[in-house]
Amino acid sequence: MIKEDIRSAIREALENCYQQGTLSSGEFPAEIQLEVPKSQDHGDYATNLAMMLARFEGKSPRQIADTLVASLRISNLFAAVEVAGPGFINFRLAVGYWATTLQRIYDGQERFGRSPAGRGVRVQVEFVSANPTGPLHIGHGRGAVVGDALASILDAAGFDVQREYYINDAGNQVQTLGRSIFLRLRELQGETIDFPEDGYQAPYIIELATRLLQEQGELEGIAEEEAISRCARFGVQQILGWIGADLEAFGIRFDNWYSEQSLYDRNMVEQELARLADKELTYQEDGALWLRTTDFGDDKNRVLIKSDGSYTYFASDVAYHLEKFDRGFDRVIDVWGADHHGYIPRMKAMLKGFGLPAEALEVLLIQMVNLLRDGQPFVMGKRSGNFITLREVIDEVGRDACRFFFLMRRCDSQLDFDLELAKQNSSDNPVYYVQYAHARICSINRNAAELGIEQPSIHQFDFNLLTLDEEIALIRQLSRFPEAVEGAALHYEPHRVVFYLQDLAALLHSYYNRHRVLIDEVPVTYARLYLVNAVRIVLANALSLLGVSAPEKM
RNA sequence: GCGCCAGUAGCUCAGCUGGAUAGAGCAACGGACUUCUAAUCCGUAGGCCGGGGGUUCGAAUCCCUCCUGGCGCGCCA
Repeated sequence: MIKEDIRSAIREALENCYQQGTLSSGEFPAEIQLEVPKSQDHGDYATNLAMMLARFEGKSPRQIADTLVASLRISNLFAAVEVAGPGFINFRLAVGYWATTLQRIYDGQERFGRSPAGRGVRVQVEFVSANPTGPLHIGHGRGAVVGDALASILDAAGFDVQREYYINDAGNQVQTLGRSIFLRLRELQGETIDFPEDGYQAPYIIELATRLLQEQGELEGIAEEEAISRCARFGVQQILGWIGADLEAFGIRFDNWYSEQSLYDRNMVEQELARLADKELTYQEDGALWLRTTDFGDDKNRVLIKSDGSYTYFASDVAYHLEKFDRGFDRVIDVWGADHHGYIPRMKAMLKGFGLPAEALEVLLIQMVNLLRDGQPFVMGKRSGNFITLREVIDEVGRDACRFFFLMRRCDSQLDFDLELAKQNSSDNPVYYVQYAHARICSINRNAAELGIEQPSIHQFDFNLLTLDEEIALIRQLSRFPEAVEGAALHYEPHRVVFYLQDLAALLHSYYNRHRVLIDEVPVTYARLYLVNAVRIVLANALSLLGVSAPEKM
C-alpha cells in the first residue's frame, strides 16, 4: 500500500542522516505517523516525524525536516516533498501513481479494498444474541447491523471471521416464557387465569399458545412442570424462527447459532468452572462458589454457583467465553447493548485471570436507540407488550435506509430514531445520495452502450487525458479506500466506511455536474469512462461491506 | 454515593494513535435543468469544541475538577 511505500522512503532517509551524521540522536519511532492533511494545499500525505524528533535532536523541527528532505531520495513516487508549517513534511504523489491506482482497481474488481492487514487472525464476532423470548426490536437492529458490517469489514481487512449468535435458551427468562404460554393456553381452553405481572403480556404469547394448541393438542394429563417446559421449548423454537427470518430480511446471516443450553448438556459449564478452580480463581463462601474477579480489576467478586446449587447466568457465560478460545479464536468481539457495560470488567477479569491477554476480548457497546414517533418517545418493553418490532421498522423505513442510518454514527453515542422523520426524510436520506452516485454511473454506461461506445480496455485508456482537478481528486479518494477499510477494521468502527462513501459520492456528483463523460472526443470519453467505472467498483465494494445495495437504476 | 458513555454550527453528527485555518448533512438564504437521471450541483451565512484549571513546541483530542443528559452498580438474565 502507498502508506508503506512512503514510510519506507522516510525510514531510509532517516538512516542516511544518522549514517552521515547530519542527525545524531539515533532515535527511531516505532511507527512513522502518516496522515492525510485536511487541506489539499498540504499535499496528499504528511508526517510529523521532524516534530517528534525535535526533543531528541535538540534542534528545531523545521531544521530537522529540512535535513530529512535533503536526504530523501526523490523517487518517482513523489511529485514534490515540502517542509511546511511548524515542521511537517508534505508529500505530493507523482501523477503516475494515480494511473497505478486505477490499474489496481480494475485488477482487483470486487476484491479491491481488501488487504492482508489482519494476517488471517481468527476473530469471532458475536452479535444480536437477543433472548429468544420475543421478536427483535429496534435496539437489536442497531447491534445487528453494526455487528454484521463490522464482520464484513474485518473479513475485507484480512481477518478470518466467524459470525455467531448466542442463544440464551436456558434460565429464568425462558421459564417465564414457558409459563406465560402455558397460562395463555389454559385461558384458550376456557379457564379464567390471573395472569401474573411478571409474565410476558404481549399478544404474540397468545399467538404462540394458539399455535401450540393446534400443533400439539391439549397438554392434558401432563404434569404442570413438564407442560411448562414443553411450552418453553416450543416458544423458543418458534421465536428463533421469527428472529432468523427477521435477520434474513435485514440481510444478516450467521455462521453459527450457539445454544446456551448445549453448554449444560455437554457439561461444559462444569468443566470450564473446574479449570478456573484448578487455577485457584474460585472459592466457597456463604454456601456459594465465587470467582475472584477483584484480583483482575473488577470491583467485587462474582457468584458462579448460588447457595441453592444452581448456576448464575455469569457461570454459563464464563464457560461460553472460555470455550470460544478452546475453539481456536485468537480474538473475540462481543457486540452488546450499552446497558450491559457493567458486565465488562468481570468478563475481562475472568479471562485475565485465566491467563488470556486483555485484548483477546473486545466488547463493542451499542448505545440505546430512542424510538420516537412524531417526536414522542415510544416506551419499549417486552413485558409491557408495547413495542414496535424491528421487522415493522424495516418494512416502514426500508432495509437500505435502515442499515445505513444505523451505521452513520459511531455506535457509542445514543441515537434518536424517529419513524415519521425517517420516512419523511427518506427522499433525501444520505443513503440515496450514495446509491444515486452508483446509479448515475450505470446510467452513463447504458447511454454509452446505446451510442455504441464499449467499455474501454486498459489499452484504450490514456491516463494523460485525465487532466482535471476533479479527476485527480476522485482518484485520490479511490486510492484511500483500502486504508479506510483497514482503519474501520482495526478500530472496530464501521461508520468510517459510511463517511468514506459519502465523500466519494460527493466528489462523483460534483464531477458529474461539471463535466460530461460522453463527449465527441472518443479518447477522452474512454479515459473518463475508465475513471468513472473505477468509482463505480469502489462504491459497490464499500456499499457491499455495509450490506446496502448498489442499484443500477433509481 | 461509585462506575461507564456522551456534551462540537439552530438540529443530527464527523474529526483516525495530540498537529497546520475545527468539517459534513439537514434547516435558512441566493443561484444552476433545450446538455450522460436536479434523489444532483455551485455559493452565502452560521462556532468560547459544556465551564474552569493543568500537561507541551501544539489540545476538540491527554490529566484533574465541576455542570448537564443517558445507562449501569443482584446469589436476575
